Amino acid sequence: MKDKNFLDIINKSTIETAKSLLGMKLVMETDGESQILGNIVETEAYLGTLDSACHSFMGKRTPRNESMYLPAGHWYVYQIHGHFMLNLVTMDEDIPEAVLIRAVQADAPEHDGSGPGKLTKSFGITKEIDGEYFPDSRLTLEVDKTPKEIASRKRIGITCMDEWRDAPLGFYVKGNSQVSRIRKKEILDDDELTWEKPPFQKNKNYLKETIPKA
DNA sequence: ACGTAGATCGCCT
DNA sequence: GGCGATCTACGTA
Repeated sequence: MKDKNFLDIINKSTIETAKSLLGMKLVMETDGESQILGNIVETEAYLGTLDSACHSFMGKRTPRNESMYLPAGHWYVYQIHGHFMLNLVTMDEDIPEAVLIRAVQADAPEHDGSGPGKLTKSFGITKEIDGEYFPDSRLTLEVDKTPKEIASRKRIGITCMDEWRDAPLGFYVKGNSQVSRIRKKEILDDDELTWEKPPFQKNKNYLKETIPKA
């Protein structure tokens, strides 16, 4: 078990998991070295057999969505329009619910995590990890930051015509610039302002430096 | 700042 | 053979 907090991550309802994933760190292990990819800033909850926007609606089960039927903590990766989508399974075995990870605030400037297809391409995430249990996978999660404020909205790209289309099952870190399809007016000047842990906790002189002299 | 069209391809019918 | 849990470019205000 690589993450001692993993029970905190998977022992929740799907909506709780979608919210609690905000701020968590994505870490990729390559050639024995851990590389921090960034912090999750946007997720969507997909609520299983009752949810007409979910791949497992009405109990649909095919080789493509088989991983959704695994227990909480397994990765579900599928491809659409030539893009890989990264999801985390959230419930017990045979209860096919999952959270789509839609955007990440990347740690390195050469990476772009501002959309579900963009983040998998930028970080090199492929179907290779589909069905893996995240604590044992090359791609792992770690508890890190907490959002100052979580906002919700309807899910993006949903085409069903019933009440599930507009259900507020999309969650994001309010004000963060890396959230996909967000209005410019909602973005704060500095992404650090969107997290509970402000930068002065990292630098003891921050307050002295930023408070103007009388 | 919005909406829409076209690209594009693996998976399902 | 058709269809997306997308992305980009381009049209219109």
